[in-house]
Amino acid sequence: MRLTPDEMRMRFRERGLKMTPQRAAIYQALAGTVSHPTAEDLHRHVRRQHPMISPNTVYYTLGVLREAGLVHEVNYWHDRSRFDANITPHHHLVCLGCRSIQDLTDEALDRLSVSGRLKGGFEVTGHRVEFHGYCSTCCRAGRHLSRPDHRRHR
Amino acid sequence: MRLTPDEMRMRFRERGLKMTPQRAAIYQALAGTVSHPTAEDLHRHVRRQHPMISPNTVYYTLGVLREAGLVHEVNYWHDRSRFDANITPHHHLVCLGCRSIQDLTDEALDRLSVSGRLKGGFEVTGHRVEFHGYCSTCCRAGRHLSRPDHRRHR
DNA sequence: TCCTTGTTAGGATTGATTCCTATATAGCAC
DNA sequence: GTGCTATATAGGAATCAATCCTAACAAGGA
Ligand SMILES: [Mn+2]
Ligand SMILES: [Mn+2]
Ligand SMILES: [Zn+2]
Ligand SMILES: [Zn+2]
Repeated sequence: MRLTPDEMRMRFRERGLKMTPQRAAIYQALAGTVSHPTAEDLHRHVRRQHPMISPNTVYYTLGVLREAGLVHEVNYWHDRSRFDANITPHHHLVCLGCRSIQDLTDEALDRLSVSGRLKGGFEVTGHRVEFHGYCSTCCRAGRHLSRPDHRRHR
Repeated sequence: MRLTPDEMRMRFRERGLKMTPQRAAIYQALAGTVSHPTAEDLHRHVRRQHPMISPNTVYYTLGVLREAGLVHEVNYWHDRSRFDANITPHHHLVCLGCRSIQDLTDEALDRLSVSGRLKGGFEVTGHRVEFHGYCSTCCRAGRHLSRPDHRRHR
């Protein structure tokens, strides 16, 4: 969802982050989509308002936002990182056909835990469930009938 | 676990894969560990028996095994892919301290499903749960007390 | 308004992975 | 076993997302 300038200013301030036009644009762009874009996607989008912004600034800013806990990085595919401004607990539907990632909010999944102490001293701090399959678009295109394409896509 | 030559031969044959000493060594190495090694780890290991084996062969072979469904690729960290010869349904404990990945077998987690049709036509073919936290070694080292280090490690 | 410190742009660099290709060899048919 | 063909291997070159480096800049606090 779209953030007001004040809301954004507050989120940055309470984490001790400087506010700059580039940062605001990057964070706003990420908060305004549900598509889990790549750094390159964000650069392309933000460039419309800031034609001189460098890819480097996008990478650097995403790193800062990630370390501040304002964005999450998701790595379902090896080729490149994708980002998510939705930091509430949620899970993902990952399409094997088109590589899209959809949010899935499900209270029951949020409450999962490891059964017993079988985990041998591992201290759990969080978890995430990833469902793979085919999105409605790919189903319609018949891509769910063929074997998933495991080739790389650099 | 360790595979007999016959067992391995059979797994390759029934998927129409040629059997070569390099392939056998790579697959054996992967099947014989629970550590989810990288391609480079496997190359280093296999090189003891096949000093001339190239990294390229390891990458190529892992791709072939993956496409044949004999190994899985896991991408919890963006820096590099890690591989898994355990293709039975299971989940993972991912340590934020040392980046180790442990298997977690749990029947209840295997039975998860998406509640209702909220998923908007998404056809689920599988799922995996990833628990993050700190392994016993990292806990003892006190690494679970500091904030997780989100910096990259290229 | 001034200062300090973190940010930006852009160029160089890194490094895991992929591409290319000549040679070698597994698996199959005879 | 011999020969044939398709595929595998080695090694060198190339790719490209991401990081490093650095000089100029600009928030935000004093
Ligand atoms: Mn999400
Ligand atoms: Mn595993
Ligand atoms: Zn799709
Ligand atoms: Zn650990």
